[in-house]
This record gives sequence, C-alpha cells and structure tokens, in this order.
Amino acid sequence: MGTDVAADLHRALRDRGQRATPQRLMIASTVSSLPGHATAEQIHGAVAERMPGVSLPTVYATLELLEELGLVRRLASPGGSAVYDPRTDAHHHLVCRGCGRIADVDGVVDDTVVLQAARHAGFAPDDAQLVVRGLCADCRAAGAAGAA
Amino acid sequence: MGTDVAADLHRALRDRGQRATPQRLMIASTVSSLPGHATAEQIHGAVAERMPGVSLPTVYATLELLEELGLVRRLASPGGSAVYDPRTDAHHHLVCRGCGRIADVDGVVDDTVVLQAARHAGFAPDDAQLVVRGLCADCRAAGAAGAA
DNA sequence: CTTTTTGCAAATGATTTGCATTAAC
DNA sequence: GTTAATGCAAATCATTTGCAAAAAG
Repeated sequence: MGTDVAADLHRALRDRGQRATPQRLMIASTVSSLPGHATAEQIHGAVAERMPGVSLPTVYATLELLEELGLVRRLASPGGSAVYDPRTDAHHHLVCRGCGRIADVDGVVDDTVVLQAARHAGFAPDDAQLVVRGLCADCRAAGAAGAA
Repeated sequence: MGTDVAADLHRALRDRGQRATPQRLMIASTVSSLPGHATAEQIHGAVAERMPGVSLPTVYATLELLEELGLVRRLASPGGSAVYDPRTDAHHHLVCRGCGRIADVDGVVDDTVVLQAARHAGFAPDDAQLVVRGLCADCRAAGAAGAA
C-alpha cells in the first residue's frame, strides 16, 4: 500500500476532516506522474489537459496542501518561479547557473557533523539535501561554442 | 590582500571595463559588513543610512553584479524575497519551515559521491551546500507553547 | 443542511525595464 | 567627449486573497 497517490491523499484528507475533491485528486495524480520538476503553471497546464476548467489558484492551494502532507517538495528556484518535485525520498539537486534548471542526483552524503551542529544551535532538522551549483551539460556546450 | 571588499570590487570592475561608482563601492562594503543574511530591501535601507538617495534598482543591479563576481551569494527564500549572504566560503544553511529564516551552519560534509554522480551526468559543479530544513529554536518554542 | 472548496477577478509584493539625466573614465 | 550607470516611474510576473456560487460529507 501507499503506491496510489490519489488514494493516499483521499485517506490523508479524511483524517484531517478535509474534502477529497476531484480537482485535488487530479492535481495529486498529475504531480506524481511528472517526469521531473514543474512549475505551478506547468502543472496547471498538465491538469487542464485531463480536466479543463481547474483554476490556477486551486492548483496553488492544492500544491501547498500536498507539500504539507509531504507528498510534494517545493523548491525555490533562484530568479524564477518555484518548482515542485514529485520525489519525496532523500535525494539531491543540481542547479544550473546558466539556465536555472534543477535536476535530481542520487548518492549518499555524510551530513552528520552539520546535523549535529544544527541541533546544537537549537534547530530541529527534518531533512537535508545537497544543492550543487554549476553548469549543466547543455549550458557547457553552449558556453564552449560561444567561447570558440 | 583580498580583505578590502571595496578595493577588490574596484579591481574586478576595472578588469571588466566597468565603472567603480560610489554607489557600487558603498553597496559592496555594506553587504560585506552585514552580520548575516539580508534582503535587497534591507540592504537598501542599510546603504541609505550612509548614502541617502541610492535607488532600489541600483541595489538590485549591484547585488547581481556582486553575485557574478562571487562576492555575495543569493539565496532563494521559500515564499519570500531572496536573501543575500555575505559569506562566500563553504558553509551550509538551516531553513526554518516555521518562519522561513535562514541561518548559517558550519561543518564538513562528505559530498564526493554526489559530486561524482553530478560530473557523470555532464554537470560541472562549482560548489555544493547542504540545505537543512526543519524548525528553528524560536519556532519550536512557539509551537510547543501553542500545542499545550 | 452545513461547511469547505472552487473559480473568478482583483490585489499584492518582489524584481525588472525603459528612458532621460548624470557621472566615470 | 563617450559610454556606462543612475534614479525615477511604470511594467511584469508569480503568488495570494476576497467573495459569491457550487459541491462534498
């Protein structure tokens, strides 16, 4: 169990005394089927394909709800709109300083020292992710071409 | 050498054929003397104390310039305005999900596996920082009080 | 039936842009 | 003198809010 996002959401909503509307279920299933990160506007577009008429404010509200429930992760994108990540397991991010795109990376990071320091400062950590800044393959290619 | 921000900036600007205006030098020295992170608006306020009349657009433009030069780091703050970090050495961040504040933490992180994976994907890393999400001491106290 | 959620339209707030004037070099 | 940088006012864009109508439980 736990594989069907719509069912998970339905259950979670009932527990909180909130309503399982078709919009919410559709937005949740759309987000979880995303190939990668997407902006609220992109998600709105994808949802509209299967359920026209869903409003952007509803998409925003639902994404906020999904984030509270831990079903999506919102990533603040520097100089752009926020993107939502359907992956909720531990993983890390590559942020391209050229195009701004954010890609996932996997791998184990030893963060015990930093987490310890965080707790020592009175901070209660939920999770930690590594954010790697640099240039993606595309932008490297574009840059090399331009520099020639 | 390398300690005086204004001098550093002056040199960097000359190398790029750009102009060392008093506004830029003042913004740079203000930013580097910040006790911690600050928004563009806060920086504008701090600059205005010593040099009235400096405009917010100039502050934004200069912060962008300083970021390009690696003298400041811009952090996307979730659900708020961006903050600028005067520390350019390797360190990590605690992001409070309660109040949104961002604090620095020090400590060594073993990120070799992830950096290797990044390079393998064609990504050229500049630097990596750990972003720890959780609750800061203040918000934990407020939450405990509210939950009683 | 009652209360939440929706969709719409308008508001908000950070950041950027266009342009004439001013100041670096 | 030339060209880049400034300040101002207005534009832009993502995100949020107020509210009446619709729908969930």
